[in-house]
Amino acid sequence: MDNTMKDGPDIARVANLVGDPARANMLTALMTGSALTASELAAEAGVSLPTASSHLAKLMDGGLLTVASEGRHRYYGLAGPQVAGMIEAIMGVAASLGPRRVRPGPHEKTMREARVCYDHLAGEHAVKMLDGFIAREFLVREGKELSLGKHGAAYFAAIGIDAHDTGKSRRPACRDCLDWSVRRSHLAGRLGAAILDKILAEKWARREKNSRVVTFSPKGKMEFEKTFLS
Amino acid sequence: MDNTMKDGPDIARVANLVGDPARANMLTALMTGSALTASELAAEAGVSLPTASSHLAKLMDGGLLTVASEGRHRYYGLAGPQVAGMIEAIMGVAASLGPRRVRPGPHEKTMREARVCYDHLAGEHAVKMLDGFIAREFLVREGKELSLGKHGAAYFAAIGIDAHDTGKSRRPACRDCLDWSVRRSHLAGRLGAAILDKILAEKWARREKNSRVVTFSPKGKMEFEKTFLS
DNA sequence: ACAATGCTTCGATGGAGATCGAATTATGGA
DNA sequence: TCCATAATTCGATCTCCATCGAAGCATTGT
Repeated sequence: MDNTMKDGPDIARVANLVGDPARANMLTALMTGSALTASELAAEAGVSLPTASSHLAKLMDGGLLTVASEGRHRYYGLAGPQVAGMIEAIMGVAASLGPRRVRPGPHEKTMREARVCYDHLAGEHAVKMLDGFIAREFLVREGKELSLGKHGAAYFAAIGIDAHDTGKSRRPACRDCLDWSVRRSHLAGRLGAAILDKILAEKWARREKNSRVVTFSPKGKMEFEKTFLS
Repeated sequence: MDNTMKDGPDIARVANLVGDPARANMLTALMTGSALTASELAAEAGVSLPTASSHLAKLMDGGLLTVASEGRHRYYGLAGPQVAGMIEAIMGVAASLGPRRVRPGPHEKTMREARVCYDHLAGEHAVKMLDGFIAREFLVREGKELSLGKHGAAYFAAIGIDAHDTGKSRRPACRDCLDWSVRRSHLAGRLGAAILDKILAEKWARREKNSRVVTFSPKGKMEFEKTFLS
């Protein structure tokens, strides 16, 4: 009755899962290796929570994701290295076909410099910032985790950020987040969010409407560098 | 205005191309490495010619295929090894998730034995047949091509198949076709088509309706073996 | 020149699924 | 116990696109 029977594994099924922009964004975000909650993935993908939940269910059903329930959070992660490898392969093809970007817009450049990644800052500025934090031992790497270094508490207190405000939440205080453009980590987690809050509150920069782009004012950029990079 | 901007290569675009069943079947068929015509791919995918043409245009536009116009045929092939690698990666994931087959139906087994591949026979029987032809020098391999061996003309004439009917057409007389299940070649091309015609005309086997499955009758199977394998 | 074959384009149709708001369930904290 | 937050389920809408028939173009062969 049903004609479309093919030999070979059901490649269309899995490719179709990756083929939706929202799901692709989620998977890309998970390529960092760390698991994310449904809310975070919804923000990453730029869709509402119900929509994200639906997509996550499909990805789970398709076997591309695993989930770990922890409290009232559900941490979704890639099902394994094989899945990650597949996504890298797809990325490779997409990149080599690459400059075929649909949006060659002005965003491309500005996004590289500074953009929002869920609730924290990403892009070149953010990468430099994290590098500086580690160089000055405000933060230290512990394997794939980040934690407060010996000079960290004093520093963050001095600039008005409570780095200890994090103990109760299950959300990690600091996470690193690898973005595709720079190939380097930047600071995520509660601390990263707090820093972005400060940047916006001080009006050193503003978010472009309906975009992830973060634009610094000339003066704001100086303040930012003085505060975080000097 | 448009919000869904993501960093990284446009993975969804290329995955979406592979995500359609018809296109996935085409790509799978092209994994043999040999280029196929639009008609052949339409048959492989189980769709009409216009539909196939539309898909091929999309795959071309997406950069996954190349095309070589040759006479009034257009031979479509994978754009390169990178694309093939990506498809293999997807196959790997799909297979490991594998026995999750949507159709666990009876087809699976019968398809392995004998099925139609465009216009010729595929499956275990077809593979054995080609093996026999080559062992008895009815056909010889020349690199990736097949051509008539020294005992071939007499043999095919004896069973009522004109193996020379092929000179004028540009379509290769014999091609080998690698199928996924058996991982071995079977006979395609004009000669392969003529043989399938004979099998059906003699009523040794019949095609299942709306399927690629070919079912041999008990007597027909004996005749088939006597004619082609003895 | 004319017919035949391979392929593409056009136009119309139908169905699948992505999306969101609202309601529901589950968990944690006061 | 009661509220707040995380996440899923439900229902409805709407857009996209796979599909095919018919017509159009291109190439080959007679």
